[in-house]
Amino acid sequence: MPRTHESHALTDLILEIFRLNGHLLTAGDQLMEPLGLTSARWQVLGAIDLADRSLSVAQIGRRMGLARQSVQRTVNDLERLGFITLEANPDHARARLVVLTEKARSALKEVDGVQAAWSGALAEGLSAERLTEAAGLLHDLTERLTASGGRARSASKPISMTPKGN
Amino acid sequence: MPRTHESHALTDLILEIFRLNGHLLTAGDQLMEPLGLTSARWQVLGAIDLADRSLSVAQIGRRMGLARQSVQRTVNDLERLGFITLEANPDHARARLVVLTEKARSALKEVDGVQAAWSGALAEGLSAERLTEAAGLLHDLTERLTASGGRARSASKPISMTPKGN
DNA sequence: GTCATAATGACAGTCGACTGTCAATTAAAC
DNA sequence: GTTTAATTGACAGTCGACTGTCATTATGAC
Repeated sequence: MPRTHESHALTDLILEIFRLNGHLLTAGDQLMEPLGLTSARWQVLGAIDLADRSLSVAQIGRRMGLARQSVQRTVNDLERLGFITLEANPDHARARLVVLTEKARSALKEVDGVQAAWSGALAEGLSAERLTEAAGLLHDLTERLTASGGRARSASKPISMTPKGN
Repeated sequence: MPRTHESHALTDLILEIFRLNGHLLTAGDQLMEPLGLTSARWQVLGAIDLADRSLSVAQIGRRMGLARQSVQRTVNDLERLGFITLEANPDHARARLVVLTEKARSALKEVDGVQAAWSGALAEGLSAERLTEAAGLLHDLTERLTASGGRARSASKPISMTPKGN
């Protein structure tokens, strides 16, 4: 199988994705470090906030495309840090509900402002059209991968950005 | 700070990057699972192969943009699995050289063929121009992030693709 | 040549993802 | 109403990245 032009271009693109992904993760962590949050922790809080009600660990996992075991670990950390409490679930004796504390709500508000400023600065001077076109291409690639392939290790590795927007 | 159009478009793009990154990692791992390799292991072998000589653990780390401790861990695994041997380094009493075994060389050859077929199939029907344009945009974003920001968690998370090409 | 500094491997520990397994619980089938 | 299947939390273990620290070894300055 000879390498086509497209194949080469795709390989380059993939390398850029890996590189940028790493930098974005780092940037996200730095953005909320002062608040005592990490990307993973923030994602969990965001999922609950977005749902507008309390959720069980397994529900959060499904919404985020993660294994429930991964979420469990993060939830344990968040409870220890006072961002959430675990309350009785009338619908399920074992599956307690993860509830945001006031500390979590104010942290989320804080992050939202910081993230808006950050993404605005990073996007400055770039045309919305180019950004959208690139996003569309990546979306296509994801579809091709998931269509032919099997389940992914993680449905998404979304981190820092947009707890609500999406 | 009001959210601009660009800011929104960027946020969408970022989410696509996280998603696709996860899928690509999975695909890469699946691609070389039959050979007993993982993305991280393959990367280390690829770095040595590309250098065309034996390298110390720290040298590999620098070339891959990883902490030498991460490489050390992988190298230990690779030695246990018979993909590499650690040989005396005339230039440094402690820093032994990581040397590829025949097993590693044949595995690398195998992966190269499989990866070519895989990326060819994934790229089919996509224009090289679109791919290149997107790669350029991501490259710009990486530059903006690294210019203003500090060091990244990992200079690159390259995995599966192109041990040699690059 | 000696001495301070940098590089190196090794070790311990953190973080975030995963898989697999188990017992308890809920829900569904019959 | 029982029995079976699916869901759930908890626990143990793997993998890949990170940081920090230590003693050893090279290297450079003087």
